[in-house]
Amino acid sequence: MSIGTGLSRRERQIMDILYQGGKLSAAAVREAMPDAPSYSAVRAMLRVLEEKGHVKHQAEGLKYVYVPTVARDKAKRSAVKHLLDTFFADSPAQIVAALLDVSATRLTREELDRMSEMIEKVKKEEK
Amino acid sequence: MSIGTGLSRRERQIMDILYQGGKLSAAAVREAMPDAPSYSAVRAMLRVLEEKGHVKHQAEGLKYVYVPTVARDKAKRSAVKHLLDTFFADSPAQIVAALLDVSATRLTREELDRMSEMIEKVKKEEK
DNA sequence: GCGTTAGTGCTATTTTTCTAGCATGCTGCT
DNA sequence: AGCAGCATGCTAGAAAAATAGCACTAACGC
Repeated sequence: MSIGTGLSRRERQIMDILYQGGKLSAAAVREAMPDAPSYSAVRAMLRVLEEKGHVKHQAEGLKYVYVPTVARDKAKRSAVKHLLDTFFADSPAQIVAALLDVSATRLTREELDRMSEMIEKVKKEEK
Repeated sequence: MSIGTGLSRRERQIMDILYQGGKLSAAAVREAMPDAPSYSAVRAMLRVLEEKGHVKHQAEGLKYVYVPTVARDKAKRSAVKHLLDTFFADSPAQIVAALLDVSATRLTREELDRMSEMIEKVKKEEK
C-alpha cells in the first residue's frame, strides 16, 4: 500500500511538501501550499499527522520543524511502486518513456549517461 | 498541478482503481477497494466524481461502467511529473534508480533493452 | 403472471476534514 | 519591568466527505 493512501487531501498535500522540502516549520509548509488555508489550520493538520505517526517534530531554535517519519528513500520507492501499479501495469519501460517525455527539456547529457549506466549494470548482473 | 490534487481520499482511491482497470462497474470498483465501504457509498462517490468531471459513465448492457475523462496517457505524464517534483528534485536518473530497484525481480531482458533503446534515442537527438 | 435478483436515483445521517479564534508562554527590546 | 512579536496548545464550529437506506425499474426463471 502506498504511503499516501489513508490520508486526506490536505494531509497528502502536506506530506508531499514535507518530502519535497525536508524539514519545514508550520509557516513554511503553509507557504508552500497551493491554496493555503490559515496558519492555525496548517498547525492543526500537522498535529493530526503527528498523532497518526506520519510526521514528527523537533525543536529547531525557538520553533518546531516537522519531518516525515518514514525516510525519504523508503517513501520514494513506495511512490514509484504505486505509480507502477496504477498506470504502468508492471511495465517499467513505460515509465521510462513517460519520464523522458516529461523531462525532455531539462535532461542533461550526464543524466542520460547515468541512466544508461544503471541499466547496463542490471543487465550484466542478470546475465 | 497533479490530477490527484483536489480529490478526497476515497475519490483518489477510486481514480487510481479506474486508471488501473480501465472500465469498471460500481461493483467492480468496490471490490478493488482495499477497505471497501458499502456499495451505495461507492456509487455516491462515483456520482460526485462525475459531477466534478473526473469520470464519465456509459451504459454497458444493463449496468453502468465508469471511465476517467482524462486520458490515461495524459494522467500518466501528470503523475510522473508530480513524482519527479515531490521526491526527485528534477533528477530523472534517480527515478530510474528507484524503478530498477523496486521492480528488480520482474525485469525481463526485453524491458531492459527497451529502456536502453529509448535513452539512446534521446541521446542521439540531443547531440 | 409473479417473485427474485440486480441494477438505478435520491435523500438523510454520521463522521471526518478543515478552519478559525483565543489563551498562554517565551524572547528580546527599551 | 513592561510591551510587542511570535510560537504553541487547545477548543469549538462550519463544511465536505463517507456511508447507509429506501423507493423504483428492468430482466430472468418458474
